[in-house]
Amino acid sequence: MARAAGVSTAVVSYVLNDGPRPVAAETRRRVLDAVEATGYRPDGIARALASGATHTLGLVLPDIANPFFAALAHALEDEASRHGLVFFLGDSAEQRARQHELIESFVGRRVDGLVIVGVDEELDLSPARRAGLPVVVLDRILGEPDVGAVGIDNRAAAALATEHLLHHGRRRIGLVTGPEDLPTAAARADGWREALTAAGLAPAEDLTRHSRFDRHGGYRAGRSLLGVKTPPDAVFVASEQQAFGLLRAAHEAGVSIPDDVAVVAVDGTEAAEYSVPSLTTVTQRFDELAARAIELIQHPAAESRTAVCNFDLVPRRSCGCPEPRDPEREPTS
Amino acid sequence: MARAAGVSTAVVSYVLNDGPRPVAAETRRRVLDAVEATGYRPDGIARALASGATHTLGLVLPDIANPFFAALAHALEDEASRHGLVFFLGDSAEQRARQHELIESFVGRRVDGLVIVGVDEELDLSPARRAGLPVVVLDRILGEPDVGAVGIDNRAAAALATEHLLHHGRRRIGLVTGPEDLPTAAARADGWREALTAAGLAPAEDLTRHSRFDRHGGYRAGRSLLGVKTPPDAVFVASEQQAFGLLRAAHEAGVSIPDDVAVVAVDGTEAAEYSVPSLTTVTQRFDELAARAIELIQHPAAESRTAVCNFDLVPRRSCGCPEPRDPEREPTS
DNA sequence: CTGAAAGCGCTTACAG
DNA sequence: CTGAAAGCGCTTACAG
Repeated sequence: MARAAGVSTAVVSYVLNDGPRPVAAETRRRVLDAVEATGYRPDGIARALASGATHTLGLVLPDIANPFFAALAHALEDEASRHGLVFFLGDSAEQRARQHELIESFVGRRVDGLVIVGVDEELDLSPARRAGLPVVVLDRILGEPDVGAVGIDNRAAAALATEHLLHHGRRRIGLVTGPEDLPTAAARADGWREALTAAGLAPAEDLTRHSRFDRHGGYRAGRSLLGVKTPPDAVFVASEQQAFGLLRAAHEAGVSIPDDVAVVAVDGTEAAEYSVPSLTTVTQRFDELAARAIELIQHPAAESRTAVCNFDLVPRRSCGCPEPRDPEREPTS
Repeated sequence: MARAAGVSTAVVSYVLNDGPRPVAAETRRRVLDAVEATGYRPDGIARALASGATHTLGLVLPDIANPFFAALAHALEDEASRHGLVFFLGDSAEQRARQHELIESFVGRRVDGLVIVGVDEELDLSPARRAGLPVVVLDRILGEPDVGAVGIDNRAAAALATEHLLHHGRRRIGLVTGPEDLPTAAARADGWREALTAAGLAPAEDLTRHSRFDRHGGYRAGRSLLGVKTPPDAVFVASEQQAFGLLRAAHEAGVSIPDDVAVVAVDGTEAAEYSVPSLTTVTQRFDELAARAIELIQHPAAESRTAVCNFDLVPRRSCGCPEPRDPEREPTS
């Protein structure tokens, strides 16, 4: 390539990278023409080795097939692409050992940073720390020092969801949340308690269920919760996937949602608009989560290592609100 | 590191890679000890530059937030990890331009191969071809020469689904499939026609709808199809996501599934078990698709460049079969 | 069995 | 403004 343009490789580099040295317009032309003519593409690996930056990030998720994480991945990929970054996809399959392998693998591949949703509170970041890599933990905020954290105020989100159930006149409000050892699950449970207490009600601890943050977990919890002698008249469900499982359990048990039991969940992927009944959710802003995550990776020295993102209550049918007539969905016949 | 062990870098390399030269047991010990002591991890980038292999693949999907593609990504990541490979995540957002950028980006990063689900039939693989990279096209099989292709027999899968509807005594069977220019959508439509014709029925072309392969597409198609003067008594839906949209449209229109209209779809993610009613699907075997894809990447010179995978009819409620009593789901109380 | 050295394809001070 | 050269951290023939 350099010879094709009759210049040194240094100049080719200067032209293609716009620096760090200036290049005469005439020379630049010649290089660009030669690039065009030869179809030359710089080798990203050599570039990475020489420059020290791979422009690559590692993404570690408990399960990419979980629609919530898939939505997160979608938003992250989109945001990363705006910055010329690309993600390695890591699916830890909810396993600590696999998660650790992924982190080591990504560090070994010299990523510029790591974005992680940990499988539980035991997150060993030592390989990243040794390499001096910026790390951002998503969704499940952990107490690690000098690690970026991006998420919503889980307690507030859960309280908002529970208050909405209260506004619908429900008083016997149950709880389905995630595993006890997950801070996110605990925080959402706390929000439920807080809203009830603020309303002068005693949280019915016999109406609480812990299960995995997936459909099957919600299904099991739903069967159990709806089968008690005096069932709840509403349930706050800590994740959308669990809520879908609970919807199914209710259907099988002949329990009508929302007539018998009103439901509000947290998360908010597109699927919530299409379930039967449609699911009222406190929706996380995936774009915002992604933007903050990339920001913290690129500016690890930022004043604050923590970004608390916004959320929105999106009323649909499962809480007792009318089925939304989405103008985009409704044919304007 | 080499100095820590008192050997040359060559020997360190031989030990860590088990070759290509033998190393004395005693020397090996010393190297391994030094690795342990210093916490040395080889630089993957330097290794890649020197060896020519990055052990990295590129994955290009139309939308990772679509549960079908997410399930595919999950299976691919799992299979890749067994081979010491890791995927770059590329989300083309259903856009040709973005798709092309991703392919160029991955080729520039010197991936060892590319796995792609194209957004449409216009798939420009020239950057990969120039680099001599093996490419596997998934799901939407295209007519490219010397490109690997992995998928199911779409016509047969659609015919199987339609036959099941016929077995339930349905005769007025509609069709919802994907965009006309997608071969996958066309093949599944052909299977529907074939099954009807084989049963001595004339495919009702006024009962066919084309829409995007997502929930909203299925919703629109469902509204339109269920709103005709003489609605169908069954619908074959070419994708699970569209089927969820149609389920919702039916619910809004007061049409009972399966009593008024029976539904069978193709794809089969876990979500089909939990919808209300549960969705009968012709399920693709994601593990098999993933295994064949990685195989074709690693052995591009294989006798056959095409792998046709198996599928299974999984009867659930939407076709009129009884709601499955899943032993894993059913508490054995 | 092991070491010295070239080479992978770039980037980046250093001279000029 | 441009070229010659070192260097990024490995792998791999080549000698010995």
